[in-house]
Amino acid sequence: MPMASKSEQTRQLVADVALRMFREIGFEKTTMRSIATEAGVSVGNAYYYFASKDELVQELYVRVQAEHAVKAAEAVDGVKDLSGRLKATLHAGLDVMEPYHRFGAEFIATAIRPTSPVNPFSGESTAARDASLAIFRNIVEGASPAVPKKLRADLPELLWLGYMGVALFWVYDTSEDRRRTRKLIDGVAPLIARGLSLARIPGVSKVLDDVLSLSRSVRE
Amino acid sequence: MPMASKSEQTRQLVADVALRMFREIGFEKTTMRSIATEAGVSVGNAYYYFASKDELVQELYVRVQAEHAVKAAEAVDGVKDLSGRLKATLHAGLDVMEPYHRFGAEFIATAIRPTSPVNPFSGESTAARDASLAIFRNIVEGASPAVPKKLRADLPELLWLGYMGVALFWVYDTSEDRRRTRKLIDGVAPLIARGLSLARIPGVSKVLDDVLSLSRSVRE
DNA sequence: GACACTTCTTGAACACGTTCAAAAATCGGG
DNA sequence: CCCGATTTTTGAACGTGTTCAAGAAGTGTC
Repeated sequence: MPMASKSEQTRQLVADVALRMFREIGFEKTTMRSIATEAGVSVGNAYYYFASKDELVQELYVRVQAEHAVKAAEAVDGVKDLSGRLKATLHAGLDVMEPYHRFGAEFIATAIRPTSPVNPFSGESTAARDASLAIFRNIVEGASPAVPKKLRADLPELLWLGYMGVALFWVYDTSEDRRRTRKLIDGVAPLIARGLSLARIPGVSKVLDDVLSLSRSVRE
Repeated sequence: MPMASKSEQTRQLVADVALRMFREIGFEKTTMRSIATEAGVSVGNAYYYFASKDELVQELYVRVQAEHAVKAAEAVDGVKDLSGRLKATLHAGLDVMEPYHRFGAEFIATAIRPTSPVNPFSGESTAARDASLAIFRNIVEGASPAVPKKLRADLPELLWLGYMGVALFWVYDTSEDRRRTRKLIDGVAPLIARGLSLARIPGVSKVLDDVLSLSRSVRE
């Protein structure tokens, strides 16, 4: 098997050191100089592999997302109802992010900037976002009773958006063990499922149609 | 009448210069050094009045909010239905923020940090947030037909939260003249009004009760 | 007016993210 | 093995937000 090239080794070393320091002392306290020193390279060399400190956060984002995909697939296995599947997926997401919660607030400012590669809507994040979207598509497609047809296409993206909202809530959640976010998930998941079952009521159905058409027209 | 003290004059001068530069060249390009130079004071002096660059953004936030309160009160005058009142208020908000849209993305990263004074949930922003909440309370209380009783207490805060969401959307909106955000407002306002009128349907009412109790339990 | 005391102002200095010209190491072809 | 080209590595230097010891200006008291 091909040995990892020297170049790739250095790249991994820098990334590993950086992410460990992010976890242990936080984003802001982890300076590019300290990463370089800890990894035994020069500052300039770290910049040779990562154009900015933000790109190191991007690495973190990608790894967290990959782990979420695995954990969510496990947790959803065998669960049939939409509410349960959604709940399992969201809790799995929280589990994966947990080690970073202490410093989540520091990361969010980076992620929210539209110019940052870490921004979940940015081009650099397309791959990770698509993978994340796939998790929610899987939730919807595997659900039984099945999701109303007219919602099936849009729901995954809407749920993913909701997940971003939950993550934002989680960052601000100072309650012990993120109890409030857990409670939010447990409350909101069955509500969404029940809300969808109302779709058959004519009055509701009409409103829902408008919601959908608005959400479609707004996403360009 | 009492003349503004020399101290207060200097403070205002620094703030005025800073906000003008924010508008004209953006948040990041406006350096503390350039603010000081432009205002004819030393860097340290600017810091004597504003503990950080963020506190200058806080000043901006307060002024924008005050202007929104005035514009919204005008726009809502004579409008009776909830949808119209909500629409007018949200559009007024966009109008006030418009001069800063070019650089809105730079400000959002500052505002989102939970440790920042600018964060709308922070202690330093309590006054501005309460004033902003009052705008939405006024929308609800003045609406006719009246908002269902069980919603009247919670709706203003929920609408305000929605307004924060619209502002976030607006920051990311790259369409010409923020057309997509305008369209979002025009679509979402009547939907909320119509959705509320469904509250009388028993099945919907039960779901709504759960939404409300969840939203209450989650806000600590 | 002289003296203490507070408020205001200064600019050099610090640590940070980032850049870049130059040097060192590596590689490929002869 | 050697030489040119490419990739990798270095560390000094830049501009940034922020701090702080020192001094200047103002204010009240006798």
